[in-house]
Amino acid sequence: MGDDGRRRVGRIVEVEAYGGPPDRASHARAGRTPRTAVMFGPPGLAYVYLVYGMYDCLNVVSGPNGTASAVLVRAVEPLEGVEAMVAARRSFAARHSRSTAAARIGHDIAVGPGRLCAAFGIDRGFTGADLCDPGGILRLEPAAPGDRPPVPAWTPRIGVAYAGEPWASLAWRLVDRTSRALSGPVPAGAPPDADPEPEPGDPAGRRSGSQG
DNA sequence: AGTTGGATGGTCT
DNA sequence: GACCATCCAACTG
Repeated sequence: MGDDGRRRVGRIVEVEAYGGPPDRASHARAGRTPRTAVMFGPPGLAYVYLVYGMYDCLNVVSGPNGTASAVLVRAVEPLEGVEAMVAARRSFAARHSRSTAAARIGHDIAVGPGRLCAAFGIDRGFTGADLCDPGGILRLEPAAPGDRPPVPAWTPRIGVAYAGEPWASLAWRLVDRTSRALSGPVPAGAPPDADPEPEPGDPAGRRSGSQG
């Protein structure tokens, strides 16, 4: 395939799990609504929502059909197409009258759910897209064989204090502790070189790509 | 280095 | 009409 130079690839290093209607922090807490309908369908599809009137956030519908569980993608390390990401961030800033913001974008080019979507040009129009379709414009891919192995760690989710307990404190945020591109607290513990704690969960270190 | 408040609009009560 | 799964600039020290 010819690379037209606009292809963007990133390593997912931070995600959060949302558990459907019982989870008071989930958008599915109110049951099925027009906005959240896609969450109640089959897994592997994108659910993109607008938050604070300005920022789009990307979720992957997960779990069995009908459970309305989803995974919020919070941070990505750029692997390919950094310049396209910078351009997209600048474009976003310009559209929102934030002139100086994108001037010095560094490793945090796609750190935080809003920045990530801005960098990849993801908006609500991607809701319903099949992220597991190898031919999709926006898709998930397995980690490349030579990729640095992630060191998983779990923390509470960010920005969900309103949900009350136990939802606000559940350690449903999963990060690759070796990454410098995290949007929130890095859990204390042994340095990345030491033996990682064995815990269940999805491995981080998949790839997300988009071309526009 | 850490804290605070403004921008902003769709969604649900 | 209130509430946000955020980000950035402008303060404080």
